[in-house]
Amino acid sequence: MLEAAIGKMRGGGYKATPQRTAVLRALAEEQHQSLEEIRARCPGVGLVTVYRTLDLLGELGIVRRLDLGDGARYEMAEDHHHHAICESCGDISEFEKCPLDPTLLPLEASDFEVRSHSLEVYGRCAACR
Amino acid sequence: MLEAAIGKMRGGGYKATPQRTAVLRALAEEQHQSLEEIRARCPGVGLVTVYRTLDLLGELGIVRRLDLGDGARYEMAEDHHHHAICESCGDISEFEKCPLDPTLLPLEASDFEVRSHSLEVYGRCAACR
DNA sequence: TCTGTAATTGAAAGAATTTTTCAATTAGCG
DNA sequence: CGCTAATTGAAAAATTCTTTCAATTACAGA
Ligand SMILES: [Mn+2]
Ligand SMILES: [Mn+2]
Ligand SMILES: [Zn+2]
Ligand SMILES: [Zn+2]
Repeated sequence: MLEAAIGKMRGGGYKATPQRTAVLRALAEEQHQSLEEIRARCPGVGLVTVYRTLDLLGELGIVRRLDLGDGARYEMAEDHHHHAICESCGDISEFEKCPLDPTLLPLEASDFEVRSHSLEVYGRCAACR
Repeated sequence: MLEAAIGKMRGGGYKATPQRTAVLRALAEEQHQSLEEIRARCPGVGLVTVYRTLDLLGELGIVRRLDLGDGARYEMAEDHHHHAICESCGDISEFEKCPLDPTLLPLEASDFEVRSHSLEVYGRCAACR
């Protein structure tokens, strides 16, 4: 799966440097990490390089940046999924089944071309109840 | 409508200062403003006071903070609604009809208590097509 | 209406986060 | 290998938000 991402980088004309692959490996270890969490997993890679790599991976569609309540978080952009955020402990869990009813989307009527969507559910997780 | 908000502030034991009502008036003029847009509508109110007022109004449930792609934006927290963001011109439009199918929410099963949700739709607006 | 006081304000300093710059290094092609 | 354009990262700058604290003020009670 890292191979695929590295291939995409090379295919885009970008070099597969040790720094870039280190950031990729860090991202593969856990979803929804903050910048500092990512950095902790690839010490030795400069701050600026981490930012630039995240940008690059974002443009390549490999990584997605999340803006949930607290600061920026990053995740490997795998299958379409959504997030359930616990307002008590901050835990972020994922779910794949998309509860959006496309026939209810009132936007097509108003000539808005829907390309994508993002849905976040807030509440309390099992552990916090 | 501003009266209602001012009443809520007084009711919460907070003073209705000219600065706070100026920020409220600024917010009432347009939805989804950035901090600097709000500030431009109430010159004379200090930066710190604007931040603090937005916090206060947020706690009172009068104002909501949005984290769409570009920086923080603020809106009067009126009825439940969602956002359609044009990826071309950045325009943010609202729609009230909620296309969420509650029976599809796979979270109850996993003991997650859903309190609220946020849904954003990205694409191209009528003008940009 | 006046006063006392706790709440509020805002200038300044500080913290946190992200971006720009640019000289030195290096991946990968030939 | 050797070349060169791409990449890196330390330092400085920009941006955004928070803390501090002395001065001001809203408003409850007299
Ligand atoms: Mn996720
Ligand atoms: Mn809105
Ligand atoms: Zn929890
Ligand atoms: Zn548009």
